[in-house]
Amino acid sequence: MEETTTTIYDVARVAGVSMATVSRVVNGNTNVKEKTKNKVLAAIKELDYRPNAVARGLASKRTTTVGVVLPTITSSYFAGIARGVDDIASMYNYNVILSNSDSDEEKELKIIESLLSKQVDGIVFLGTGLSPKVREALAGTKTPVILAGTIDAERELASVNINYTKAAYECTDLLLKRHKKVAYVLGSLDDAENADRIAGYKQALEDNKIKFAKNLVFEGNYSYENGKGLVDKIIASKAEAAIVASDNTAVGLLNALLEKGIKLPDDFEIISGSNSPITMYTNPSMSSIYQPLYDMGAVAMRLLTKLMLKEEVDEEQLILDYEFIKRHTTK
Amino acid sequence: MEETTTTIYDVARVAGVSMATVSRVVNGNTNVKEKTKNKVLAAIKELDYRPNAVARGLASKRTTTVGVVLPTITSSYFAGIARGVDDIASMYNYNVILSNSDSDEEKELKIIESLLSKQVDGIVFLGTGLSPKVREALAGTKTPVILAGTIDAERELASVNINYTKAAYECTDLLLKRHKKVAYVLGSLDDAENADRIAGYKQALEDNKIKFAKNLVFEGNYSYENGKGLVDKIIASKAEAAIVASDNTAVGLLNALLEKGIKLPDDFEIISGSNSPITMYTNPSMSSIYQPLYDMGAVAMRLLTKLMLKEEVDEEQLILDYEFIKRHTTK
DNA sequence: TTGTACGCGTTATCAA
DNA sequence: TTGATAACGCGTACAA
Repeated sequence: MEETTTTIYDVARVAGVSMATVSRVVNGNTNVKEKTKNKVLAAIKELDYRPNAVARGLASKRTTTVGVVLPTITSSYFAGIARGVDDIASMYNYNVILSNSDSDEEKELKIIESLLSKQVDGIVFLGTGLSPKVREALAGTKTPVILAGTIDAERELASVNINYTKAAYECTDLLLKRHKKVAYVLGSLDDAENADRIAGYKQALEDNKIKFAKNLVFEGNYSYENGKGLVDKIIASKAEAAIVASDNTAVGLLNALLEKGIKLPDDFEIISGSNSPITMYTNPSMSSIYQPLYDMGAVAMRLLTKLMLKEEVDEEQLILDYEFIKRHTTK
Repeated sequence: MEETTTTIYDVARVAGVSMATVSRVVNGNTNVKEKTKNKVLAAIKELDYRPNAVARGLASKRTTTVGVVLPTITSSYFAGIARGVDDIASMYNYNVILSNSDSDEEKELKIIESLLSKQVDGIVFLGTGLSPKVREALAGTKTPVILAGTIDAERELASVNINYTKAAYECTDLLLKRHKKVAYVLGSLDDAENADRIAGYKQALEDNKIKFAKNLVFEGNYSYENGKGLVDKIIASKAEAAIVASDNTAVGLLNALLEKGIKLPDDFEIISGSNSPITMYTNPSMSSIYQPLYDMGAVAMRLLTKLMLKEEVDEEQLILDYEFIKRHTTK
């Protein structure tokens, strides 16, 4: 029961050395005689001494804390990335300050401000899109920053992503082998990530000599309800298949189609965008693009450690491999 | 582009006042003349000054940071609670250090140690069970601690939960109206939460004059695969219905039953334990106990703010209401 | 190999 | 209403 905080001075006194020596022992400095070291260690144990990371942070200007800002941790997509970040962070002895932004620009800015005032050593930013203001806030600091699962249209900030354009191309191409009308359901086209997707979609259309039809592109909000509500429009569009960026939306659409008596994959095909667990649980199970969420987070955090330690980094724009997982909403 | 950090001294110099005055303005102390205040504010804006929270933390012994330790953020259950915590935390201007423990005792202890060294003002602990050592680590600190969705068998640590015993009783009772053999699938019985569940289960059996059968209780690990793998044993047990604490496990069981050609709810009934989104997405959709995850987190964090500010608290063991949501895996 | 002394950027106490 | 000045607990030259 720690009545009053025990400091490095208390340890020094008990061990009969100076506080500098205690500091050396605590920080693993090798220039300490074995015998002295043991005395210090004993004193530390006896007093149940625990270094004060705040004081340490002030003196060393390093907090061993990184900030993670993301739309919401309740999304399996962002949670997957966050988990990867945290594992690598803790491996390198960093703590993670996690903050939910709801993709709200003001919240994002406020969080970034707060993280910087807490003197985090680095920031991992996940968003649905990257507004100019947020981009500026992120780019205008000395604190290392890395985007994960988030595209910087300027391609300047360090980032870890998959190639959304290529993935969209591949899915579209696959479905165009069997259908003329393939719908694409995604988030706001203002977000670079979705712009990339549409670029791949259009390229595939072109390569398959099919004209782009605007009414086959559906901008949404990634929610289950979004998918449910889309079913009539999808049917009206005469689409025979759909690529749906959000798994939740895909499941909503799937269930709504099933309710209408439309059979998958015979009457309609769906490919969803991020292979979260629910894609396996649906009936029929959902064909999906597997994004290595955990790895994206892990790689991002690993890269961030290098940036924080000012190590040489040859490439700051990392692209990880995705994979098409065939299940039962495609033939 | 902040070349060198600008401190409170810089602001004082530019504003032509002492640093003490700047500190007062920054901290909203009212004893500052309006005119002086404006000068300071102008200087702050001009220099783009941002208070250093680390220095502030050292001087004030408050970090406005709380720690959250949970098994894994990729679980929608814990993510739901964590989201509630974060919202209230940010409302009260706290940041949240989030750490995944994988329910591993050693990791839990290490995280707690790390949080304490970071001088967090409080800790929210979520676990699957609470080991004696962890309990001791939590109880033996002056830092306020609160459990969320986690039972302290000693009923001493502050906590926010639902009444698992009552919920289990209600579900069991409901199913016993139609069946003689009701299975219960949950996590380790060593965890207080599951002990509570079984207590309710047994009470309901007793009230319905049905003998407890050990082979109807299945201890598992909350995973989807757990549910899938259980199907043969469940069938062998002759159970006609099951209560499944974990939604993932419930869905696994559901899908495995469907594959065997067993129809729900006609041939078998299931009630799952935490009403995560997937319970709505399955086919048939899953009847479930709704646990107010977000509220549990929010209430826990609210209570924690009171503990941290040493406000009067009349009750530290909070119980929130759950709800039975009838969908299509029960009649 | 060890110790002294200063600085990190605030808060807070005490005078003025 | 304002200003000096002493903590806060530690890292780290620099000296010994």
